[in-house]
Amino acid sequence: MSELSSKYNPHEVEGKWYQHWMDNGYFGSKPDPDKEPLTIVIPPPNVTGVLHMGHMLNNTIQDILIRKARLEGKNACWVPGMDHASIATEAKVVKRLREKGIKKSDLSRDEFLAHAWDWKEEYGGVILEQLKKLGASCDWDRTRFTMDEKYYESVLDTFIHLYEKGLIYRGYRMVNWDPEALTAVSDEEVIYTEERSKLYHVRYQVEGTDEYVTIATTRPETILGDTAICIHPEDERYTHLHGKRAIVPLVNRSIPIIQDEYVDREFGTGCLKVTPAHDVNDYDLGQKHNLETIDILNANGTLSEAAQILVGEDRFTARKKIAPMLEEAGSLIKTEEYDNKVGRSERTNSIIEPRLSLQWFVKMQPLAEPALKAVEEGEVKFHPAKFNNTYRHWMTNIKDWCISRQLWWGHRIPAWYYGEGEEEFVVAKTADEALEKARAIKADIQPADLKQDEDVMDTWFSSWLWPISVFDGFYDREELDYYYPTNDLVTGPDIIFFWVARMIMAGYEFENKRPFENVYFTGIIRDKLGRKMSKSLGNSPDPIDLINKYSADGVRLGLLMTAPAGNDIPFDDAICEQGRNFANKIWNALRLIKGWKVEDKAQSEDNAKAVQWMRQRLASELTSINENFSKYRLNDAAMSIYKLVWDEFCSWYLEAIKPAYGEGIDAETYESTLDLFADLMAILHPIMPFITEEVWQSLRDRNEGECLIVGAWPKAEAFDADQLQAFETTKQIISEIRAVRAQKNLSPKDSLKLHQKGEAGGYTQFAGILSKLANVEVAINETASGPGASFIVGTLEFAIPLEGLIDASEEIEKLEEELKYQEGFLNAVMKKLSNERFVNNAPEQVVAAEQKKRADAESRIASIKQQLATLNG
RNA sequence: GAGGGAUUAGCUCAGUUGGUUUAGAGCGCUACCUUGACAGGGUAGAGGCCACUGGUUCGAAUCCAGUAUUCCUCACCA
Repeated sequence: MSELSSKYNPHEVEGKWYQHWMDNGYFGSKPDPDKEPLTIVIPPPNVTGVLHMGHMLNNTIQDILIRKARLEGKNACWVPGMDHASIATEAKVVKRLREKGIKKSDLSRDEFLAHAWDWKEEYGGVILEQLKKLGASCDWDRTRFTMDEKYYESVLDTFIHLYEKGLIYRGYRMVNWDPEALTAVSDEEVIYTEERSKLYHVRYQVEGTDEYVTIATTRPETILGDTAICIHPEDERYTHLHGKRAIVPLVNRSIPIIQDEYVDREFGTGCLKVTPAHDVNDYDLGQKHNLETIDILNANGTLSEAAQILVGEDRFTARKKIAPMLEEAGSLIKTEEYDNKVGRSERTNSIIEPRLSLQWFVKMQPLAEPALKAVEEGEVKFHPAKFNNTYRHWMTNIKDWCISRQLWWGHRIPAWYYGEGEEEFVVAKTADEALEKARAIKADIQPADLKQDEDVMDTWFSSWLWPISVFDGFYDREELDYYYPTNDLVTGPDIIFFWVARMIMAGYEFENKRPFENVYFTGIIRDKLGRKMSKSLGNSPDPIDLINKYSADGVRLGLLMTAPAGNDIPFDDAICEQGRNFANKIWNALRLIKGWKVEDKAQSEDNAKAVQWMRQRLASELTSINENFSKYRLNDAAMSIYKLVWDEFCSWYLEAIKPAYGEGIDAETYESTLDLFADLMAILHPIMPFITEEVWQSLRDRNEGECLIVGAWPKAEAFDADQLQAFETTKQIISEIRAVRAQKNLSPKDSLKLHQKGEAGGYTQFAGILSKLANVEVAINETASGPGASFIVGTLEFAIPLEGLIDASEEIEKLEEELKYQEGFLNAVMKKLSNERFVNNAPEQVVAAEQKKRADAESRIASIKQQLATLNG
């Protein structure tokens, strides 16, 4: 025993077993028609990413599901990989080049991409290495990247497929423009936050009069692009302006005053300025009323020539400068503080400008229909189910998806222009194919006449194929037919629209099958104060530090215990401490058992009982653990296992069979104990893979290649509920006796006599264990002599004679308190029973139960009264 | 503005078609314990008018309505 330290040292153990598992190829999976697959595809982290707490949680959960399936004998396949993260990665590469003095604009597309790939090779994929520290049992040979050759091809093919089906189109639309990244982004990539800004009230002269109309705006620089003033047709204040024109301040342009019911008469002055180039609603108005569109902004957010003044100034500088100019011109009436929602780019955090541009879109409605149905009908199940509502709402209000990005890093749009017009293009996978297609339209096209679209696609246009393309599913049916549909997806609710919904759409569109059966939504990890973890707040612990401090097992258990599906987790290091402590507890149980001297002697009746009980206890708990797993209630499963090991196995079972000092244990009990311990380690293995493997290996001499990771999940045997209940009673009796000792200050070493009134209860089968753990001699149906302490467990009454140790007044006080409680209880029961309507209407067994409560309470009260009478002499 | 959750012990949460001896767990807290696996431990405790107000019912933490607080999603008016 001396070779095992009293503290568990996880560092060596974790590294050792991970390597061992890798060396033996236990994480790998190959299609095997004789085995049922259980497949999970990882939510691919950004190639630029580093591990954060969200990854820890969500990969722990995936690993648990995979390891459990592996133990159950399934063909467990967890596919890892990375996302090229178009906009995020391009931003990083651009920044790095800038640090080296290279401007993106000085590079050709190919030169830039070469730099980007260099960057990817050098820095990408750190996160996957970090996942190994966590114990993630991914099939690393399957690691995929969304820009791998085959994957890239599949993205182009699906684009072409959708285009040919009429679901992808190109058009001028108002899109969300990121002036920093210089690209369009989708609606989902815009984050709106409430921000304090200024509302400017500006007056416009009505042409040919001395009259003015006043409008309010938060973006005064857009005045330069105004092409109309709009009023409500029925607004009586402005009837006289119908058909008139107004003069735009500073630039003195004459614009029409139009009427439209869109205007809210109640808001502001009831007068609206219309800037079709820079606002979605204004754009619609412009279309409707056939207004001129003046785009006053350049792509980078500076004012263009069309603005006439402040040309070249940044939009925010212009905003600051234009206010005094308006004031000087006598046009600024007032400014006031104003809270409004401002949209910012998810990636660059710069303020989004609505911008009119030519982009590619996916028609979503036809794709959404089967995907919505799948969730509504339970073909795809969300855990927790509350996300069904969110999903339904989004799917039924879905808008077309802008998929083109003005970037270079990503999948280039396979459209080829052969003429000058915007409509003169063909969609094809390669230049050769494009040429062929173009020639079918215009016979004399030359290769040099073809120009490929400069844009790439939205990252999510490749991610939505993930469950198919990681198996090269568009080109190789063998793998796909075996692994697809996958089983579980584990992800955060923040990407339900970005990714989950779109994968479901892609699954039905391209495979006509769901991509996965279950979606487990994790919560968002917050700090102790409930704030989101963020780099700028510095409140996000480094997961690797945590693992170093508490062990991977400890962090896994800690995260899991406080993380029911879909609930946010206020993270505190202390929850990992609990995991670390648990590992130590297990370690010490191992030390205890391995330290026993095994003797060739017969198994005692009490040990046989203890073993029998523990087996059944394990079986009953395993039944509920299996159920919790199947319902994805992983935190409940974790808690069950925790208590099963700590309380039942360590505190009760091991204490019950523990040999007296200096003595050994019989071989039969010892062997049974090793088996029980091994089963417990198997059940815990998915959650704490490392220590369970270590303990399992140490319990017996294992053969070469024998490993818990590929061991067996225990069977949930039948159990006898009565016997389990009898042991629960035994525990309570022991607790009561210990409480008496604590109150009377009696040493556990002093043996006591325990009297039980009346007939023996079922607990007496454990009387030997009771004697041992409470250090008492049990006497049934034998009147206690003299004063003593007493207590009731269920309907059983017990007394411990304590001649000379008893303080009568103290005891009387205690009994009176108990009497008061029992009488109160009886009172409540009587109230029910004396209610005729209750007796007449309630089901028979409910009434019978109340009557039993009454009888029990009455007998207890009688007994207490009797004791009080004795004490009072 | 619309929709959807949530509200139970100091904290995080269970509580499964309304009835399991007047509500459970883990952590934290208090007292005692250098016992021979473990102080990263043991034993025993304290702690709740189940957000509020009504209603349905013989019976409500559980069902219904309203109020308050809070979170999420979507949509936004200058």
